[in-house]
Amino acid sequence: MTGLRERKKEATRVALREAALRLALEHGPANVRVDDIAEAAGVSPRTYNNYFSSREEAIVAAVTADRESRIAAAVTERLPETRLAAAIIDAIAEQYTDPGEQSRDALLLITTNPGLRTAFLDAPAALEDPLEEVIATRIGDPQTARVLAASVAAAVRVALEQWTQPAGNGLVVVSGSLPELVRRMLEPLVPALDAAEA
Amino acid sequence: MTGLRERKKEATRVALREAALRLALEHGPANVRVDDIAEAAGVSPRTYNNYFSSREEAIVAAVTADRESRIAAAVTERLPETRLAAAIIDAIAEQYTDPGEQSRDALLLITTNPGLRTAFLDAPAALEDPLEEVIATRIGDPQTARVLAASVAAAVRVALEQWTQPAGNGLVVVSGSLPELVRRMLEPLVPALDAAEA
DNA sequence: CACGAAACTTGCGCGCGCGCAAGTTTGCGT
DNA sequence: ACGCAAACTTGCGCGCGCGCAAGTTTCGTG
Repeated sequence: MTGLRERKKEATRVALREAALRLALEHGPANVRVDDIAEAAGVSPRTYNNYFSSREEAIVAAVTADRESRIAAAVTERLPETRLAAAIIDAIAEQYTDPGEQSRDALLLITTNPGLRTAFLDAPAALEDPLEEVIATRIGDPQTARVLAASVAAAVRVALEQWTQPAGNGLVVVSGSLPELVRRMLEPLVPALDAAEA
Repeated sequence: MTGLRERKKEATRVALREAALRLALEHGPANVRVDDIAEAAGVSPRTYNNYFSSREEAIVAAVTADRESRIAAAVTERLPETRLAAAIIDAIAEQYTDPGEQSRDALLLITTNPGLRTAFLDAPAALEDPLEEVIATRIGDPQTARVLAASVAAAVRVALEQWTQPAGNGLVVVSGSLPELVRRMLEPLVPALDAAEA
């Protein structure tokens, strides 16, 4: 049951992040103040900061939505019938499949602007808590669960880092699709996940 | 050979962080503005932000010094004759042994104040780059090295988190010395490090 | 030694993040 | 239906973070 309170709250959250993305695409990220976003969403600037703790956060939230919580749900879903490592890797890779379409130019915007890129790379940190919980249900020790969850989140961040970098240096370009990149970066952690599960 | 330039730079860096810590201990962290720190160190407030990117950073730097780079050095030192996992764990645990004495009250200050605590927990992120480099010399794939370095840094952060929390909840208290806690948190990653080395 | 490039410092100004206290809205029990 | 408590919004003010451009110091080179 969702009360009026929660519905309104979610509405302004959505309004804020969509306004943020639209304005950033129209005028460029540098030319958008939080006052503009707040005004476009019909709330006070102060309220903006009750929802998002930085100017960039709303913009990346528009493209990220609530991916982190969906990942946790996806892991829980496959857990009963799968090994821990496979469940985690598949679930994460799935949630990072290209939604393509409208978010293409948004992602270009993010990878271009340094501030947005940083906010984008910080997003997977939100994986830690839900992942810890779901890992803890599988293995005994909650402390081990915490470490593994943090490591998985870190690996995802590294994957996004690589994917974001246009290379440009003199070394090998990673390229490939994001889901495959995520899988490759999570691979080194498989032995640790297996060992914890045994 | 160290030029005058670098010596001066290091001098003001030290002056800033020591002033920051002293003032924070004297008046409480909330009652210290960066203007105060800058003035006490004899530089302009603007210069402060050329050295530290937040008000808290200087304070934790006073107690952390350059622990991260020393860790990297310590790992390199034992690498030839030891397995990767052991080298990393021993080196990190060593660098987190209690320097006791004067930094006792400083650490209490940090764990008390939420802002300082956050800055303190962010510190091990600086491990990633040097660790990646040293791991990459041991194993082939630089991407795997990156992931493992990030995971180790994450595990260290988790250890500091636990150590910082006064528990207070209803669950098991971790307690024990910090080096032992660090070892325990790094243990789950050993299989991953072993597998990468093989 | 002289001098030009490079590194570093500093004042200025703008926008952000957030604590606080007052006002407004929603929810819930009676 | 009423009213109170809890949740949420908002204006205000302070300090911070940082880009920019001008001034100052250090470094290498002829």
